[in-house]
Amino acid sequence: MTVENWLKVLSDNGYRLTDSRRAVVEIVNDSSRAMTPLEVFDSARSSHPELGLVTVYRTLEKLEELHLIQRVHQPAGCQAFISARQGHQHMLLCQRCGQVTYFEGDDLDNLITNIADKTGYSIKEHWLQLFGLCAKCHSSNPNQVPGLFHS
Amino acid sequence: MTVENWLKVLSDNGYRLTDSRRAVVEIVNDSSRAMTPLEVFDSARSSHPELGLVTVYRTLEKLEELHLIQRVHQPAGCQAFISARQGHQHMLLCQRCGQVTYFEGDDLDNLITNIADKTGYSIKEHWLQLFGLCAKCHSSNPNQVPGLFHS
DNA sequence: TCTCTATTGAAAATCATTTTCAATTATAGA
DNA sequence: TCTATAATTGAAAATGATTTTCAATAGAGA
Ligand SMILES: [Mn+2]
Ligand SMILES: [Mn+2]
Ligand SMILES: [Zn+2]
Ligand SMILES: [Zn+2]
Repeated sequence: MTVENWLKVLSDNGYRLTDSRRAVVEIVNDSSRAMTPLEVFDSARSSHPELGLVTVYRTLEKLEELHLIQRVHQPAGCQAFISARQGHQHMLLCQRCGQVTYFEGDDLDNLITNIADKTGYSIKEHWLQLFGLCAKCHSSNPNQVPGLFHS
Repeated sequence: MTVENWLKVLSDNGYRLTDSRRAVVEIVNDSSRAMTPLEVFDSARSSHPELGLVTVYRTLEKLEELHLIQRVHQPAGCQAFISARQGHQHMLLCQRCGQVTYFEGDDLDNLITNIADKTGYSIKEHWLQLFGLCAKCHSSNPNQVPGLFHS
């Protein structure tokens, strides 16, 4: 989804298009890493110095509500957001550079049926996330201890 | 693991056994739901009224460090802790009552190999969590909208 | 252009968590 | 058992993140 798509969704849902929102949308839409509100703020201020952190929070809230972005849970914290994909998707996160790569084609049906049988639960949803090193980070220094995450 | 086991681990690691710690350990060890520091505090105070919330935070911190408990990530928040299992385990959470059930025997090797090939990532870890209704909650009212979680 | 109301950023408020600190207490050793 | 000592405690203060308040501003439809 492009910046223009996001702006159209905001507009179609009755939200006004302002410079502040455009600045936030441009940064978040473009990022392949999950960003915290403060990171978005710092980055967006280079093109829009009068932007307030409060507006970043408010814009991220709306983008999340419209399913344009989603919160990313990581060992080091769960405040960061990344551009969302449509439908059921999972992500793969680089423990060194933070790069997020979506993948599909997970086949958990057997696993889920088994667990449902064993436990008696009726299973409605699942979360699957993979962590590792992206090709670039892996080749640059495969043994370095990751710095982005604890534990 | 019993309360006594946990206390022994604390003691073996040079931590003193105090009434405050015992109160926290008893509550958390016994719970089959993930509990926030405030929930632990409220619950532990019935048997130990002079307990401070700070001590709950400090005790949970030590229990986590010793791998006796682990943080649980949920759509509604990521501040709750539950008794941990040894080794690689995953959990299944009831969206109505919060009950946590561990399961093993996930077979993600094929999936992970596929994704590694497709993406070029070197995959080190994974998170898998299932959400649904436990047998009890499902039979009592299978269609009710879950109240514990948002989104 | 004009009007109306959503949106803005600053400041204040709130909420969760951490730090500080002086008093207390668990525990190792005498 | 008694003592010395350092770990631990809870209250209060500090911090940090997020939310609310509010008066000024500015999109967007008429
Ligand atoms: Mn899936
Ligand atoms: Mn697994
Ligand atoms: Zn990387
Ligand atoms: Zn249940």
